[in-house]
Amino acid sequence: MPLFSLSKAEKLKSRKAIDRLFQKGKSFSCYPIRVVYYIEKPKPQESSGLKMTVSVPKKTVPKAVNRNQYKRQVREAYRTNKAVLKEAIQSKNIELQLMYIYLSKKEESFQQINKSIAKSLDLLLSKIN
RNA sequence: CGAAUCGACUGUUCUAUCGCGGAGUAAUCCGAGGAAAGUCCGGACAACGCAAAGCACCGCACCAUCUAACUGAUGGGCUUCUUAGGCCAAAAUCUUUGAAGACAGCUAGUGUCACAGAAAGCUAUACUUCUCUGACUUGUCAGAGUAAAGGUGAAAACGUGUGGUAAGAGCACACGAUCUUAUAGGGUAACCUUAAGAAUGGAUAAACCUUGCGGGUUGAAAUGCCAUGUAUAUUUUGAUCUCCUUUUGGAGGCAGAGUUGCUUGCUCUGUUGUUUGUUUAUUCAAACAGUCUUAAAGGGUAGGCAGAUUGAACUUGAUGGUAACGUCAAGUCUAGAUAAAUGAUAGGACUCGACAGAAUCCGGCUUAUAGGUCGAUUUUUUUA
RNA sequence: GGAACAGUAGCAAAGACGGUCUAUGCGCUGGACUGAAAAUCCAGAGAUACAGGUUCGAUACCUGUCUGUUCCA
Repeated sequence: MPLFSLSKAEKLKSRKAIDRLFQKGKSFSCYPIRVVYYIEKPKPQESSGLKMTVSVPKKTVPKAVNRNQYKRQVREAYRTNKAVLKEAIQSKNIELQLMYIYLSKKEESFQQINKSIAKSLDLLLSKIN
């Protein structure tokens, strides 16, 4: 699998898994992003190890165009930075499930989003270890 | 030339790298809008066995055409307002410019019309007037006539003028309005022209309602199939009857369900056994189980495929029609996701980019919209 | 995606189903009481979501926007 891709297999899709994520998962925030994560172990068969999804609340961002825009930017930033976690997950044989929630009510620059995503991934790495 | 308003059309773009959804073995190709929005109308499509009748309910409402259909569009008619002109004492009628109209029926019935006013609706009423008659205290009273003038109100019992009269009044006449009737003429029709007549009988139907026409209900969270999984379990309401017959069948009744909110009709499901007591008798009764069914409280799944994108489709040309739109020919395949696909970085171009993101699909309407192009109207200044 | 309903002072919440503008409570402003304040009493201001239409007259009737709530596997 290429290093900088983000295909369907790496997205969290099941409704049950998302329900479990919110019930059992832990969370922290680094503005303008809030991260909810859950460590599933041992890793299920045919899993890539990392699963993520993005959410932008309809209450804070009322227009669909803007919601799509923010989701794409978060996804893009995650795609470019996620290589940090790859090794740790494969060595420990776990599946990490992530939910990113966009908190800000107005538009943030891509540099800002990129920075906070990188920071959150560093934090996650330290928590796994 | 500038400005304003209205209408129609359009709705940034190029290169490289990394990445996303779909098709394909692969190379590669395709990948949001004019409104994708609001869900306001109309269809297609699907399910409810058929979609039956009546009532209720809802919608529409000048006419014709277009259309799959429409609360849509096009053309026409009428009414109202408006521009200019003509006539004139003035209004209306007439010609003309532009705009608007939920534009069937208050001359079918019922209701309502606050305050003010004499009176707010049927052939009314008389506050201040006006006129006549009578009385006398000579400017008041009584009786009668009248509704023109005043006053009230959003609205006052056809409008304006003339005659008439004691004073007045459609009482009469002229012009006009409204309605009814006649069909004489024109028009597919709405309607227009014409003739005759009159109990001139406000406003309101976006008040109830009446008339005509239309509508079965529910919407892709519809619906069909496959897979996984649980509880063929628990409590509870009711039915389990009669006749015919060779039968596992038929007819009726009963219980329940469905069909549209109700009724009728129609359709479907169940109506089967065992045991005990009793009796001349599978005669009667009871209990239990089974089947169908009502309700309660629970348990499980929430994955995949179809529906789903080739269509009342789009482009170009020809052609019929005033137009909406139709017909013919040739060519094209143009998102199809399912926690849901279009982004980031770097570098350019220009007028420096508005409103805004498909979710079954079409035809409209409504609302949002920077800039640009074209057309129409109004108007300022300058020149001739 | 589809459907139903609502919007009245700063907040809550009535009546009025077309008649000239509306009760009440909490809150706000001013005054009285007090040495000062609280409580109490008196007085006052302030509203029919927005835009258009029907009507003599609309909070109510009709149409279109905006906002909010609820329901449907």
